[in-house]
Amino acid sequence: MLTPAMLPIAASTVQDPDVRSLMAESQPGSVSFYPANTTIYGQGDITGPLFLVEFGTVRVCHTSSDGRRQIMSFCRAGDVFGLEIGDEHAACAESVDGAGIRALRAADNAGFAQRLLSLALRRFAQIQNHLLLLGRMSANEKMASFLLDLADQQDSGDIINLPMQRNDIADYLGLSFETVSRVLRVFKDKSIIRLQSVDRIEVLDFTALADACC
Amino acid sequence: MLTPAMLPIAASTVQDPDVRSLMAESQPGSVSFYPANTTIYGQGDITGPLFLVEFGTVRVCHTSSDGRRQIMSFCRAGDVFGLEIGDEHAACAESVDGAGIRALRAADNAGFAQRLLSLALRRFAQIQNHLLLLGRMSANEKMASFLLDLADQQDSGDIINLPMQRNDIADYLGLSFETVSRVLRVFKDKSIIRLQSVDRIEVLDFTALADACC
DNA sequence: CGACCAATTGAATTGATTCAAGGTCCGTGG
DNA sequence: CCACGGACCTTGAATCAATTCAATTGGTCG
Repeated sequence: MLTPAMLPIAASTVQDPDVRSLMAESQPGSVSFYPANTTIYGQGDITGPLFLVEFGTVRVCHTSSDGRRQIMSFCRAGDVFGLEIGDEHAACAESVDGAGIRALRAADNAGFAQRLLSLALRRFAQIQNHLLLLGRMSANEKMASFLLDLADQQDSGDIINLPMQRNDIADYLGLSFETVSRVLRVFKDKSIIRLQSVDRIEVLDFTALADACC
Repeated sequence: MLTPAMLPIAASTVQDPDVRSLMAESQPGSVSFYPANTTIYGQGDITGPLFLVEFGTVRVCHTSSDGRRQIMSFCRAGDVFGLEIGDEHAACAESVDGAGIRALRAADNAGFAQRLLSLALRRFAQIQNHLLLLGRMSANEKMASFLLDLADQQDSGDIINLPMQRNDIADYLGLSFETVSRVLRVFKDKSIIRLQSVDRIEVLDFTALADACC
């Protein structure tokens, strides 16, 4: 496993106004590169700075004592993670693919809390949907919902990239990885999607996907 | 269904420092009483003030278009709810039993955001555990975890009060209400708990409960 | 090419749900 | 005071969705 290499400071591509002003007030460090499956911080680690994803994907997950894992969220370029209460991280963060991460030192001024609150509330809304997904959806619905989310985020037409592997998807959706595979097959058989490759899906029928969603 | 009746302003019993200072800065209204199963705000309603539970229990839930319901949290005395992003509530809030609720007008000063952030982050940690519960636990584990939570909150020795009915528990844990009933029976048969009445449980063996938990 | 890891697929199993039938509790009205 | 109705809870039996276990295929890297 490689050590994260420091990359020179580059102009960030982040668009979100909340995040931009967060950066403006937090003396952002340079971007460090985390190769696939490297830990950014671990469960139980001392709480540190915030992190901003510049490129790549990060998974934030919580593992129970007996090894069961629940992925709370996948963070993509522009997402901020690492904000937690208390002095220990309750979750861990790992790069999924190669990811470029910038650390943001928390400032102590008033506007900063406002900005953080705004971000926290946004995450909140996402998490609430995730609760509904985990608690009340079937495997097919979970998967459809996940794919639509990705398609929406990536905004690359009919093509969805899956930077994470089946196991990660499973732990995100509360399924087994075999089930993830099977559901994809079902969608394929119904001509809703086409598996261009393991990590690349073409959506043939968004309507059907939305119907399968709930 | 009764209209909420206004009760005279009474000294709040809230302990939490964050909440107390929140109150100090937000001209709290008087306590209104919401009889069992009355709506405090509905899904899609315009976002309004924050709410503080003075007594009783409130459920915050999200219902999907086809009627499936996921209860996000039960709020008890001292809990604040109603904080959401955007101008529409994504969730609804209803009293479970009779509940006394105080509205808190959000102030625009700096400290306020700080306090809200602190509360939001706390909820965050809870929700993360709930994600793990919904996504990765068996029915028995969910129930054990729920009971331990209640016992911990209520701090009334071996006795746990269940202000909510089976259906609510089910929608909180992502189960069917029949399963809730059955799991309680399993615990009873194992002499882990005793059902003093429908809404009153005596814990006979905390260790076994903790073991069943995960 | 072989080794290794990920993904797929099949078969058997199981945990939880659904459907259906009582049972309990409580308030209301005769 | 007791009978009745309704809401909630419990329990059983059948079903089903998803998991587990196992075998195979596919892709990647040295």
